[in-house]
Amino acid sequence: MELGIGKSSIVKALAETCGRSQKEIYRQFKDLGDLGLVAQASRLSQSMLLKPDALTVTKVFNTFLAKESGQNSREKKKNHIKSLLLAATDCEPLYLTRLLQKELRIGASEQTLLSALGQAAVYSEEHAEPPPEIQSPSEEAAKIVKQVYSVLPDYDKIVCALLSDGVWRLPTTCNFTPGVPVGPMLSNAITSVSKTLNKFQNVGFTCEYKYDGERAQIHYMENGSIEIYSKKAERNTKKFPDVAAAVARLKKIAVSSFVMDCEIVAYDRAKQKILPLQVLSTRARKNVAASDIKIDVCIFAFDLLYLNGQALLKENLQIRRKHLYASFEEESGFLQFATSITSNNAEEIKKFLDESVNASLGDTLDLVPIGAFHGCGQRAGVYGTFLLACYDNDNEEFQTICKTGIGFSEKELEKCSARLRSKMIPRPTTYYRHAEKIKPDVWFEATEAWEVKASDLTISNVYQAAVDKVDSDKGISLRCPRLVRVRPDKVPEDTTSSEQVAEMFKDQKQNHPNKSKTTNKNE
DNA sequence: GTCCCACACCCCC
DNA sequence: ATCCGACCCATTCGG
DNA sequence: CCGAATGGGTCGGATGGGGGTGTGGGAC
Repeated sequence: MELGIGKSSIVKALAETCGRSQKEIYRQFKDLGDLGLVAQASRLSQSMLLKPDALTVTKVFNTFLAKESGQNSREKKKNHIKSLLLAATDCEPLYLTRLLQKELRIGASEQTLLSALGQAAVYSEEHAEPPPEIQSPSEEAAKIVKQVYSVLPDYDKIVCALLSDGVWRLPTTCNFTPGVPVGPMLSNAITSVSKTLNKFQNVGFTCEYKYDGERAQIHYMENGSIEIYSKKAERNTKKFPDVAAAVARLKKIAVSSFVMDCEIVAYDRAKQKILPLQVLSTRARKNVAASDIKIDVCIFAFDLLYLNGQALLKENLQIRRKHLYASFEEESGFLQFATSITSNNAEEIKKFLDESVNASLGDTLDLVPIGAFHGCGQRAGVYGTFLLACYDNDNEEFQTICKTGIGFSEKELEKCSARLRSKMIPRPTTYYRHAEKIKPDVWFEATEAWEVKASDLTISNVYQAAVDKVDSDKGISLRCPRLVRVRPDKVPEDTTSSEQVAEMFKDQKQNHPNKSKTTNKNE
């Protein structure tokens, strides 16, 4: 469930609970890099004459579960938080605050919990000895629980099954269930194309386009009902009535139930052209009526996990694909199979790769750090994020383009932080063009150049790069910007210009509305 | 009293 | 989304 | 032959742009 509580709500509650201003709380937060530590430092209940009852797990849990919505709901939620904070002692304010933010920062998270669950089940095993061939029961049990959880992500069911029948029978007692989303298979990025091709020399492997849309898992049950889940298992059924209609129409007659893995992509059916993710994301999300849909989508199907009452999860991809192809009719702009090849020829594979990325594996720009934000958690004490800009020759100004905080080793981050700290200026210069919305904690003189890689350029409401060159009042920003290296050989005026940024944006294939469909059919 | 906008939150990548 | 660092484990290297 | 080095995989926790939705406050 969504708590609807974020940083601001917690800051408000904290401020009121300990009689400090929000400004003070924020100042301390920048210092400590963790609202939990701020709560801890506030020693909330020390001065209270009459302490509220000690907190119990049940009390905290029930308070979290109190669903508030509508008028005054924020006020009510804030009061819930205040009452918990007031009753908290010792380390409780720290972990309460972190729980509310869903980030415990204890170096253990879901995968560790699953391991622990499996190991605990071994130690309290009443049901059966581990099978004799098992070398390390606790490691094996951890594996089993993780595996089972990926197929049936439901703690209620798993814990009950562990208690009643033990961990060794878990794969039998907890099974894939139509209607319950399966953990998605995820891709891993490679670091070098040539290295990877070498690794697979003379080994047959399969390649497939990765489409830029939204992952979806479509469950079609025997009774004809449909559920659509996102990558993180959110129920998106009511967001995609058109997708539900398409699969129901395009499944073959013999198909009575299935689970399909696919990418939903915005699509212009008249031009038979894939549209950028930014277009897809403007679709309404809740209780969408088919008649209100303005952005059409095409389903790019790439896997089939369940068919006619049979799980295919343990079959290999070749077989799952065979079933996929045999179970659906393709219809351009509605449902298509992801473009793929299977080959053991490096040349062929390379060609397929080149076609798929159309020679744009990511853009690299040289940009100028002009501001920074204090880091959080492990990054407390250094800057966590830098505000970057590009130079515009027409207006002789630096225009903000994005923030970045990744790609640095810890050492590099410390060095950059120290170097730029000495270039701090009290306020932005007159030749920095930036939106009020983005206010870095500190500003810097424009003194150096950083090479930054991005996976895409986007139209932005908050960044100013190349404003007026592509859109009259919107600038350009970057998707997934990360530092590649500092460029000591370059000066700020010698970096990627806003003209070049505009060109890069226009060069992105999908931004050409009138390109022929032949050019685009393999996107 | 109504309408609109900013902001916070959450989710997508 | 991308990336880094810590950690674990299996394999390879080098004395 | 054995310990050290290396490499791959997993996990957690840093960090990015951007859009829809709901709430609350300000404008009218």
